[in-house]
Amino acid sequence: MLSPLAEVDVRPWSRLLRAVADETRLRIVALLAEGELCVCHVEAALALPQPTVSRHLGVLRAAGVVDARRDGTWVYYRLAPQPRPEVQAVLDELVRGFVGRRGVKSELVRIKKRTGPGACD
Amino acid sequence: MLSPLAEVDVRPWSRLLRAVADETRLRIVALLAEGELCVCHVEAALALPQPTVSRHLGVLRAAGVVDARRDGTWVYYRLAPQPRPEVQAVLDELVRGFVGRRGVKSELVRIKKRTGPGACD
DNA sequence: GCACGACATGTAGATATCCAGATATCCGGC
DNA sequence: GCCGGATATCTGGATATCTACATGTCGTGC
Repeated sequence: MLSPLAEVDVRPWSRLLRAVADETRLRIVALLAEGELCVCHVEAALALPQPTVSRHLGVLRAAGVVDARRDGTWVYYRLAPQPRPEVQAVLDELVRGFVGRRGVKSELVRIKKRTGPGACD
Repeated sequence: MLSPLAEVDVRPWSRLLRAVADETRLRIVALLAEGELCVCHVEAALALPQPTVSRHLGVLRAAGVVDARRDGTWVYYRLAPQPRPEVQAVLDELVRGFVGRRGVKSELVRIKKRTGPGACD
């Protein structure tokens, strides 16, 4: 026996939680809770430079929190369904803490409108 | 309007998630899910030096994840009830991901036994 | 009041993370 | 094949985090 509690592998949980613990990435999760968005939408919503958004999305994707779908020039991101139900439950509760609070949905609609339907410029 | 999504304050969530995202602190949460423990128990369970354990417990306490109760020489820690139900729900689901998995409970009992009932030496 | 044990805190070094700017890749249209 | 827009990756520097060791504090018993 190397170390007590070795049989409970917390590393996957740590990876997941570290991925969503960042403030910017939490905002991204809150946005994607309303539906899929392409990078430029997130960029506009958060008012951050594109490489920064892309990097954060990359971290979330590496952690399995989001999925990416390519549509021509654009890449659409959405919350990824979790294979492990315990993980899904945690993310569900986390998202529930954001969704329904005033601001998120309307702000998203506004940004989508401002940037045009299905496009980014 | 300073920044979109400003009305959704993710900072408290970020603080909470950063606190529990660390592997060692996740292990501590898993331990405390079974009941309160004093520092020396956690120290023995995780096989880490005392200052390290104390520091991690301090981080968890600062984030409101755990409460501390002093009993003579010993300080007992336990998972803190969360005033905000959304936060409680997330932590509940997180803990549920650990509890019931083989090893945690029996390991805890073993450590408590080995260190004696109510004492640490 | 002194000594000892349990716990907390200060300090320093190694490591990881975040951000901004420049650059690279990938795709669609010509 | 070339160009332009959308996205990804590389680079550097600033900042935060983790750990270990030493030291400080608090409470108990003599």
